[in-house]
Amino acid sequence: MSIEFDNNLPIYLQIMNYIKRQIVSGLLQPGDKIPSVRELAADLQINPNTIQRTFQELEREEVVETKRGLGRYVTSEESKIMAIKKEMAGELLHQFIHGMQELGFKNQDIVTIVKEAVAADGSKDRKGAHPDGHIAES
Amino acid sequence: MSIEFDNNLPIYLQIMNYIKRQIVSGLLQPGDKIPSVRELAADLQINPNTIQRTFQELEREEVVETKRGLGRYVTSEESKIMAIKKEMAGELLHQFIHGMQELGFKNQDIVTIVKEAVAADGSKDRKGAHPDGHIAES
DNA sequence: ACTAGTGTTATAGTTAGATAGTACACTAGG
DNA sequence: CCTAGTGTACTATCTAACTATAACACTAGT
Repeated sequence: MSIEFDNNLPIYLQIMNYIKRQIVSGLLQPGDKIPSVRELAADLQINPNTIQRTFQELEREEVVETKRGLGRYVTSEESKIMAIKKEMAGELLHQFIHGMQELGFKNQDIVTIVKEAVAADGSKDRKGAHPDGHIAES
Repeated sequence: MSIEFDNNLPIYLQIMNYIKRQIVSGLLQPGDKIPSVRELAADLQINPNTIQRTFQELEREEVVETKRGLGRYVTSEESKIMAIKKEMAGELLHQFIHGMQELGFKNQDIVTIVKEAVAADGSKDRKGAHPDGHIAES
């Protein structure tokens, strides 16, 4: 497990998104145990306090549940997970479209650019694209 | 002129992107004078040192040129501007597509989602894309 | 020369994020 | 009871970003 960190964004936020992506994409299923504070800290070479903050925020967003002394687990409320997925996708979409418009691209240009990018990336469009086969579709 | 700042990203980077967007979209033309350090600082309610850092970075990227005692001006090398535009668009595109893939969307889904978003936003697709020459901030 | 407007530099202080290290509290299993 | 593994809490220190304030240097116009 490893993450490419962007120096311009707080680490704890990047790890939050990393975990959320794993949940939303199905790599982590509802009820699954997530790594412990110390384990993930050692894994990512990050201070345990930073991981602790990450998990506290995830708990605040009701993405994970804590059982003291036992560990943390992915929420079992799938509706919550779907909501998070929608929220993250909506955010990505908005940032992209709005950003492209600000650069001066017209909506038709944007569609064309996405089509071309996807066409040039065809290999990832085949079935069985994900090794674990756990991509929840909407 | 005003910007909604995102607390999770350094202000000087956000202002950099703001200026670059204005240049790339044509709101600021090659050779145009850009606001002075003090003027923009007062305008955005930001410390002049922060603006100075913003402009120094823009200069380092050869987006603006400095004439000491006179002010700063948008580079007159249009090829440089086109390069920046391509770079910024490429970054937006990559973040979007890669991000959506990480959320579990397949390439076809992504195209569909963009098409739908654009369709629901038709008013901005008409010709004469820059009505007043105003590019909204976010 | 003077002035206004510009870029430039410097010092000091504040805050958020991250680190290092330690200690305490809870739970399951032997 | 004891231990290993878990979450939690606290203090101290460091750094980047930002602020506040001041001073200096250059240029054009008068």
